[in-house]
Amino acid sequence: MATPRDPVTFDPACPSSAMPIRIGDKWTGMVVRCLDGGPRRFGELRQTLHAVTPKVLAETLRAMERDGLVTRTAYDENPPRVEYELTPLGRSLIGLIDTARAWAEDHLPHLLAARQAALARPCED
Amino acid sequence: MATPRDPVTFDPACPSSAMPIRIGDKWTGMVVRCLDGGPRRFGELRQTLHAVTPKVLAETLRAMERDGLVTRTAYDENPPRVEYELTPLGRSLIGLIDTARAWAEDHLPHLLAARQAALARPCED
DNA sequence: CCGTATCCCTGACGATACTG
DNA sequence: CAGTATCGTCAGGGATACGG
Repeated sequence: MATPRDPVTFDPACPSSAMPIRIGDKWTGMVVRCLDGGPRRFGELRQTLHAVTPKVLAETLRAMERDGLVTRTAYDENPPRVEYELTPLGRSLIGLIDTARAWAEDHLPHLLAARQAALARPCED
Repeated sequence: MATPRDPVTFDPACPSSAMPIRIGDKWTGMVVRCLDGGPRRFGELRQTLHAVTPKVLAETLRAMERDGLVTRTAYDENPPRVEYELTPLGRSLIGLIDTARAWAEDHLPHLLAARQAALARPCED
């Protein structure tokens, strides 16, 4: 799991996908964490969330804008430049995400082990 | 949103469905909260979660059992009796759920208002 | 009472290609 | 650069009915 301000990109194959907690849709939580460090451009978000297609990222951002979690600012330049930034409401999710991350660090390995054990033991002798 | 030990049934139409946080699948969080008060039978869970079909509840419980969140105990009686109980791992989610509930009380109305405003203003003058 | 079996529908998600 | 358009897939979830 990448940490908030890591230059490291988010890995969609990371075990956090097994998290029993979801913030909004699949990418919402990661977008919040990307934007925690300040405003970001569409392309920057895409690079950080390297597995997300532009369509899905656009959908995610539009939904977040609708819910008042981010603001979208388009600068009338050429080439075009658009920046997304967390609103106070969006920032209010950070604490919750941190709590979820703390839970994951403490308990996710336990859950994963239980799941693995269940897979290895579908037919007990 | 019903409180954990309310005799009140969970209302699937309650605004918590708009929560940007999900614990596992749709019903997992509610099951955890139902079981917080102690072991419950399949039928008791169904009554509390009055909108869930037996198929979906069974799926949810099997997934939770696989992940080590609940234990299933079948008593060899007639009529049959089966009880579900939280494991320590399952109980560890309660704190996270409470945190999410606290976020909801503080911020969900805000989010809902933003969403409503966005609906009312798709075409600004 | 405690589930399972079927069927179906919708919405999330992704691949690919194209545009202002 | 910042998206949109189109198409397809797949799993979650529900209705209904039946079984041990």
